[in-house]
Amino acid sequence: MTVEIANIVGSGDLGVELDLEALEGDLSTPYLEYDPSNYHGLYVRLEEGGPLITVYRSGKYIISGCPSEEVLRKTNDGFLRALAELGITDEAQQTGFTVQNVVCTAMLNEMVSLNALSIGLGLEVTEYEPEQFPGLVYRPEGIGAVLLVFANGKLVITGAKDAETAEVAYNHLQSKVQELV
DNA sequence: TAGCCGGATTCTTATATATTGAATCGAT
DNA sequence: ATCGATTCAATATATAAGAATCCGGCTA
Repeated sequence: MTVEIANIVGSGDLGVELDLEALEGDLSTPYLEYDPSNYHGLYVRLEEGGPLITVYRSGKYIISGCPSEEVLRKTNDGFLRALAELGITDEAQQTGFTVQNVVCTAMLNEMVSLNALSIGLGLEVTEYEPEQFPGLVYRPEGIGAVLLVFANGKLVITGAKDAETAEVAYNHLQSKVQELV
């Protein structure tokens, strides 16, 4: 697998209004952070260094920092179980949990200069200002993802709704680069 | 003036440059 | 002990997405 997942973000809705202050006191995990003067969301981690769950008063929440879809699913299950144990939500409360963003890293087989690449891909779909940021930003049309290309051939693919889309974006760029070599 | 709309806020993660700040080092 | 110097660590730069609340600015 040449395209590796670095981070996955997902969101869901508990369908219940929450008292974040009370929730902070009730949750058994010690990895909590709630400071309304700094940010209105309650930060929850089920384990140290694990994925971050940002919970809002509305009952909606975000999970970020997952290295795989498996971890994302487990984190969501664990969070829902913890809330069910507190009697805040029903056992089988469905949240319509959705993956919102998949961030991946990859490496190109061939390399071309970023200047040549920006022209080859099209100036309308690329942004390359090395004095502002060392990577070239590529927004391919028709593919729901954005790619960052670096001079050494390393890539960051972000904005994809799933791993398959990131894979498609990678293959697309790889073939484009192949044409330019 | 009220209300609405848009932008920044917070966080995560990989990536790579420049710059800043801090910290330690040899030397005085 | 203190001063230039060197080295390292950290931050900003840019990308995406979700969430809600803040702010400013604009219009009615």
